Amino acid sequence: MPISLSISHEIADALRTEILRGRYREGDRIPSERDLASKFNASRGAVREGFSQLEQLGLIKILPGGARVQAVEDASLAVLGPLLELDAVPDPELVDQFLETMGALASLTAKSAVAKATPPQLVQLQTMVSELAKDSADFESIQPQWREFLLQMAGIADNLVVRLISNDLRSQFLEHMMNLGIKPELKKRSVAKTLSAMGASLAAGDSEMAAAAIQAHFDDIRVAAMDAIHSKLAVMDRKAG
Amino acid sequence: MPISLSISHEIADALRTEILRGRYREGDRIPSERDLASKFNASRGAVREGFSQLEQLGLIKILPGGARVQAVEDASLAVLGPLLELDAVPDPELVDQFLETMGALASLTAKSAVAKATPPQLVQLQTMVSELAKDSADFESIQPQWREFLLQMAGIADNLVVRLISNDLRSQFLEHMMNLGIKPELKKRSVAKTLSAMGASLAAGDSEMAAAAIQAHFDDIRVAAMDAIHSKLAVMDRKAG
DNA sequence: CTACCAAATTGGTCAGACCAAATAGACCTT
DNA sequence: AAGGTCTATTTGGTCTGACCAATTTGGTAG
Repeated sequence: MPISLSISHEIADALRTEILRGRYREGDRIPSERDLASKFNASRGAVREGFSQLEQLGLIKILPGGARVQAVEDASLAVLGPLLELDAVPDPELVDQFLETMGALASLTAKSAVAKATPPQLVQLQTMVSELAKDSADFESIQPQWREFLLQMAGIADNLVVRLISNDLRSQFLEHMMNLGIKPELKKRSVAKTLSAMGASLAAGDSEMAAAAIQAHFDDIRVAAMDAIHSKLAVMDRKAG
Repeated sequence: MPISLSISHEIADALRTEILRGRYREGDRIPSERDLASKFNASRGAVREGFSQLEQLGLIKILPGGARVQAVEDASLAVLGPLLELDAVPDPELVDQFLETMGALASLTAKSAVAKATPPQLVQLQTMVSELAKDSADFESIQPQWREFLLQMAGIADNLVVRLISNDLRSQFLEHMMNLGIKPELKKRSVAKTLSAMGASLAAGDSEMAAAAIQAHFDDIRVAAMDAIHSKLAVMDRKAG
């Protein structure tokens, strides 16, 4: 978290936020480089670099005559992070979609991992599951272990496409949620059930079962996250009202 | 396919290719802006804009003292396209991973779509399935209809996260495959089976079944695509040898 | 109202300059 | 010889001001 961004990044941030907030409509022309330069008390070069970033995000299309805004739906995945940070509390629906998607990818990862794992790798995964089952105290404290477990499976599955997607999603999303203090609380019984199923699938080398187990786990998280966000929203409403 | 890219884009392309080809290792410093400027017969500004793009891709990290190369695995999803275009024929494993991932997302989309669809929407989807089943002549000719069908479901599912991911994947991948003339040939029986299952799931409003049907469809595509690529590779080997 | 043409606007690029941070290398100390 | 320190160099970040080509705009003629 750099304290001082470069001017070009600042400009890009400001414009990005404006665009995502709907300040401009699709196809609209944003102010010229020269105008923005004077507005931000910067040089044209700095503005251009900012533009360059936004173009890479798929938020604008630069062409002679003016840079035009593109629809958020047609942008790059990298806009997700900024999109979530627009408001103090992220849009619940977006969070739900995120977790739904993350679940599908994690499920796929589990399936591939179990299918491709060597016997010793399977044993290692089983060990990790056991560890997780041991002190299933609260969700947050063993979060690192869960993460480790998922990473381990990702390493075995070795799917670059999923990894790249996860890079964007994770860095832009999970950390943001953590910062907000939104911590979903899972029911111990659900977690225990998931772990049990996961252990069984590992023992049997059943990739489909593993996929289902991880899927179920993320479904649990979705429900819990929705609870957490809505209560967060309720708290903020109370303060505001 | 623009005939003449701007210089800054050309520079970005050239550097991107070099990095993806492994010309530099992770952590390496790439030549300074001034050096590259003279090498490309361009101004520093142009090089900077190119750098800006690469930084957004997550391929380099710009900081005082020099720009350093980052690992491809930690880059943004947007590098997938360039990664595939490195060679005349894309890496089969990467293609497989791509389709595997795309299948998981499409499957999720189908599940959500069926779960969220209104009765008239379900009817419309069923109609589209019937149309697909009619002239299941060859895969390529009805490709647009399939695309339409998937888009329709995506519209109903209305998952922005999946959509953004698909934007990157589709634009960078499918068109590229098409250009290469790699067309997977599906067996009619498989397709018919998929469509039948899909129709049944729509009739019953069974989202899980729909998900499974789409999953199966993509698995078919994966197998066919692998055949297509390997035969393509064989042809090229013959020419080369 | 349309078609067309010229002026103003806009992005793309270049050159040269200054600053602050980081690096590298000479130098000194131990 | 090893380690630490200080300085000169390199590097990225930014600014100014300029020129070109393509687009947009607005007015004018039909």
